[in-house]
Amino acid sequence: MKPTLQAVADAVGVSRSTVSNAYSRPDQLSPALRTQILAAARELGYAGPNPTARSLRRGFVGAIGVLFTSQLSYAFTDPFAVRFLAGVSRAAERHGTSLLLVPLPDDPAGARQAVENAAVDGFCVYCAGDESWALDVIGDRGLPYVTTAARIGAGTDHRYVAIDERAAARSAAEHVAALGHRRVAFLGDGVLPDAPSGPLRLSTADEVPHPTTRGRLAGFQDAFAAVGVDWSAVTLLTAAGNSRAAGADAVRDLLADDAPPTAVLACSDVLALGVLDALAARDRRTAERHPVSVTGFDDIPEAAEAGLTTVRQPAEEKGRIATELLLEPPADPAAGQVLLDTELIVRTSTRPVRS
Amino acid sequence: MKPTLQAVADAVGVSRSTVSNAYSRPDQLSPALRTQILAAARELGYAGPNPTARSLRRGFVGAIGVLFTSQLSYAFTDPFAVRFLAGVSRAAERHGTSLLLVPLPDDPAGARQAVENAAVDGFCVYCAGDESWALDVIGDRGLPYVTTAARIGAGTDHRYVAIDERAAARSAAEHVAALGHRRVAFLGDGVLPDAPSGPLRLSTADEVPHPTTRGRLAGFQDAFAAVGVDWSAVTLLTAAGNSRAAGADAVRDLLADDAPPTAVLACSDVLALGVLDALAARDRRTAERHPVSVTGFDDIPEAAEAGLTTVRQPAEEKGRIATELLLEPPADPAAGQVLLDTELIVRTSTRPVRS
DNA sequence: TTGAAAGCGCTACCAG
DNA sequence: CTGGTAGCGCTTTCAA
Repeated sequence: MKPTLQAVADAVGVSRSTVSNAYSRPDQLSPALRTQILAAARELGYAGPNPTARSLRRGFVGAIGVLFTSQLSYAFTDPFAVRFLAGVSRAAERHGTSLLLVPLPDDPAGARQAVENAAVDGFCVYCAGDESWALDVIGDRGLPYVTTAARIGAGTDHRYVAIDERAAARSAAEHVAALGHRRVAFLGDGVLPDAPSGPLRLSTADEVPHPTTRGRLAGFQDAFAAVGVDWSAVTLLTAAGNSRAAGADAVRDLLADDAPPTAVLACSDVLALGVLDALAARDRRTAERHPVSVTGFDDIPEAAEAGLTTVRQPAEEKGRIATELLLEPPADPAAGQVLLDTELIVRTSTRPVRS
Repeated sequence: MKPTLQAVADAVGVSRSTVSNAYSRPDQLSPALRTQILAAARELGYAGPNPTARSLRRGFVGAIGVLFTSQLSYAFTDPFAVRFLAGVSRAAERHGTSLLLVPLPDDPAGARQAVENAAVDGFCVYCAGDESWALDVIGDRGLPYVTTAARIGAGTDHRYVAIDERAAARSAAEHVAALGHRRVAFLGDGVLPDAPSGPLRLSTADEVPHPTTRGRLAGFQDAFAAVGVDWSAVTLLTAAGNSRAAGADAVRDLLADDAPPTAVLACSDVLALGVLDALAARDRRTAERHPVSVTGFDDIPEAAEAGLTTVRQPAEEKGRIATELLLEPPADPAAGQVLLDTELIVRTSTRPVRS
């Protein structure tokens, strides 16, 4: 139906190679012939070589896959993920590479297939949970990949761009501890896979499966342990998702206590903003009696407006560097393992504890 | 190097077809054989059929292209575009379809090529300027597409999901006019392609090339013409981009006038927020002497916090419906032309003009 | 239930 | 500068 390269060749009376050259290697034929071929193509309604056939032949696609372990549509809901994507797309557009966003079905077999079937030259994996299965599939396919977290047990050639989660979290916790807070709560998303929203008991941060959350909780713990606050004395909260509403839900009951914590340290800004929402929803008397300091993580744009004290990590740069690492692998493997700086941004959501 | 389906077939001692069936049509061979084949594949490090080869053979890719006429990385900067993408991805993930985000180079020939080379089954075109060239290319390729604006001159089978830009804009302008405002300014992004940021003269809205902006300006004009304000009496402003900063830049000089407009109607929330920024940056005396009402367009999340009066259009639904229209074309062509409702959201940024 | 044959549409090599 | 040849890796009738 649709004309093929062959049809154009026949129409002009040349061979397929020549038509192919007209498109892909203009220097391989006379300008006149090329013009003639292109004209015939337009005539026939031939819109250029079939991309799939070309990719098969060339063994190269011109697209990289972007993998979010969570729901794809969720990625567009999370400001941090969106800024990460902005960075990815900036690097991609500089390289003329397309981005294939691959939605992963909930069932593991389907998710595996989705990764197997993606026609791409490599993957940029946004780590948001357990993605090791995906990395295995990608490895089996012989494709390169870059992640946003160091993969434990991976070789020195594993490329990633990450932050020191633990140290970053510690910086926030030290700030809060220095303000005198001792009765505190840590809030993370999905701290344990199936735990319901709210308080949770854990004997150590090591039990947390999600590496990012684990690192951050451990960092919080480090700082408070250093000032004599035992792990058993902190309230550990888990939210049912990384959203403002989930953050608010997770702390609501705790805030109604007679002696609520004087500070809540959250594993993301989105959760922290939810805590602020819950705080703002209290009646005036309770609010005055029990001021609560809050810290977040990421420093998304909304954090500034809300006056949220948080740990800034460069979202867009993370995406951009990850993509560059994928598209132009550094000769030196060490240069493929990037640790980005973080910075504690102190705003108004943290205040000295009332003595 | 990488094992192929053939290698697996050889290893097991069956034909390629059988291995193929093991992956694509499990019901076509005995479970025992299938298990054996899959085991051999794992053994050899075969990660399943090559997606590109499969696509070529099947004539189907399993991905749709998403086209932004502007910079791809810009799309992640615009809250409205992000929410649109969220809707697109929601529909795509329900269909198990991937999303190919295609960056378009600045030069027309390169952009054309990018569209020609995208390995997809169809396109979802986010209209943000002049995309007719892209629609032509897509049409030549014989691929289906959906746009976010009615294409003038297209047949009745052209699928789109849009809003009535003019009527929507009129609703905002009528509200402002009803508040008594008569000395007003209209602010759009790139009203004329090469005009510098700031005031601009135009004899009619019809001269604006960008259809969305044209429609909105015409709507503003409709409402004010109805209350006796002539087009020549309104200040027309153009911004150098759809960003907060560009919006602020565009109005800054005008606000320093002795008799600035009492209201600014912007073509997007982002621009309107920039106007609010510029307004907030004035000294107290000027601000008190010259209050300025502002309206936006889209109702992005930030608009609510800023108290911006705006016209709401359902961003996510727009993306979702567009994608569904592409993925499951309605039998009735009329059902493929969707006009979404808009709603005027009155907040605090518009007040009666001081008499 | 299995296998042989016939391409999908294109590009790269190499000889002319 | 041009054209023939030989696949890229897979799926799909169709016949056995």
